[in-house]
Amino acid sequence: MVNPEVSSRINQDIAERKIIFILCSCTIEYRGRSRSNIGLGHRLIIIKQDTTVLVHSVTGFKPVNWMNTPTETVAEFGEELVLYSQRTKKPFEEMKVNVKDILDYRSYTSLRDDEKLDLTHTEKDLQEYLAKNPALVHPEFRLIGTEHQSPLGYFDLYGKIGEKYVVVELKVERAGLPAALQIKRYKEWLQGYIGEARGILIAPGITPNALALLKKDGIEYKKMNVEHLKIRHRKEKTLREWLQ
Amino acid sequence: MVNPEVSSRINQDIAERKIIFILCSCTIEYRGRSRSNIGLGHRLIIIKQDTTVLVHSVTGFKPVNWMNTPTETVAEFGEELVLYSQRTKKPFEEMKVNVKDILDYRSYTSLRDDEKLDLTHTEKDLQEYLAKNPALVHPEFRLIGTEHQSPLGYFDLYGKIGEKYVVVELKVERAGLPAALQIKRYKEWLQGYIGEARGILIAPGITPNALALLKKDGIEYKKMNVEHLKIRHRKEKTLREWLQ
DNA sequence: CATTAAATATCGTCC
DNA sequence: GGACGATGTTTAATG
Repeated sequence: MVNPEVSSRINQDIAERKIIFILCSCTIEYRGRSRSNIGLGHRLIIIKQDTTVLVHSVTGFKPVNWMNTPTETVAEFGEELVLYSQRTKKPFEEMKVNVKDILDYRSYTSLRDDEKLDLTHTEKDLQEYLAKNPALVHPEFRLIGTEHQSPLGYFDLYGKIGEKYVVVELKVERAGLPAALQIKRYKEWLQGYIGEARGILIAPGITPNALALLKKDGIEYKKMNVEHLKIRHRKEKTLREWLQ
Repeated sequence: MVNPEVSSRINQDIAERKIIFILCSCTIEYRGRSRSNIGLGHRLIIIKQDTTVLVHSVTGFKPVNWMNTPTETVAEFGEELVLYSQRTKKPFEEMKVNVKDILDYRSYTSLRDDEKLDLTHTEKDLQEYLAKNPALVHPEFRLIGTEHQSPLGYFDLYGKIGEKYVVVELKVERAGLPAALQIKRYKEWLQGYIGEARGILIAPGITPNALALLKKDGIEYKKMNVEHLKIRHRKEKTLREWLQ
């Protein structure tokens, strides 16, 4: 059963922008970009400082339901405790959590996390690295630009080999059909726009279907793994540059 | 400071597949598909029954770091408490959480959630609905099949209007350039394969660029919003069918 | 503010 | 188990 004292405390805690953890059994209804229902089960509700609401089940990476910031959440205590959340900007979304039983309720005022995640070895890092080391793309590759805009999208790398223009598409994971179709489009557009052109797909791996499509269209595939490249964490890099 | 008693208890709780919540300040290192570091801040660590590990900060939808199932996590208590997680299948991934201070530690044995999320008004629902109501696509549309396979991907709906073959692409959100290029490719392939063909893009909205591209290629756009369709929750539907 | 594309994407489904 | 595409994707960058 839900303790009435707890339920009255929730709205206070929400108003004070406390971070709130509620371990409970509940049912959930959602309606917005799609609709969902789920029956009774044990879940952890987290209301974060930025109004994000997460409802996590006992397994899985994704919350079973959630509301993104900015959201307004209110607790109502009638027959049972109900948490009602509504998105305060478009698109309209709402979530109702019917709480049957609270196993644990906790709220905190002064939790702080001012650190930013320093993430590297992403596609952006690979792009920057190859822009600085164009010979890794091809011994004769001369860079013209990165994120070069075309009507069909952005070329990761753009340059020349001899007299031919070259578009390069990068993937840090195994390339599939979508990546192959992307570079195919780019190369076709480039050929229509500028004459003969080359396309190079760089990835640590490729699916058979994707490779077949590249072969058919004369697009080159080059195996490269971002993991092995000497990319420093940005913070280290900043620090080193600062110290010089 | 970290209580040594707590740290010795963690491995026991992990071994017993308890669900574990640790509210703490910590730093985190991750290395695997990419790499990341983050400095000291307050975070909630969740170790779920399926070995999923989530580390949530005080804001945001996404965990600041995480490990997907299947993962093996061990707690080591040296100078400080360290949680080390390693993925037990490919790709290799590892995460180290250096815990400085535990604000709350909780573990539970008997939390259960056997319910499945009943999600509707997705693209799949729209596809099924239009397969049953082909006249909504076009008054004379006759369905041949759904998820019809081509070398370039799957056609959401495939059929005929008069003597012409028709490929239909569905989006439940506003269609952009990628969606327009997708239906364009499909129509082009169909024309090369079978002769004259039509393409129809169905979506609740479309970006100007995408619409321009469709016009240029003679592809039709039909505005439709899955929200307004009479799609029942699957559970209701099953129940009704069961009762008949 | 809208558009665009990456993501440690995750997740389900189909082959 | 691999491949493929949707996702209530979320998030960040960019014009």
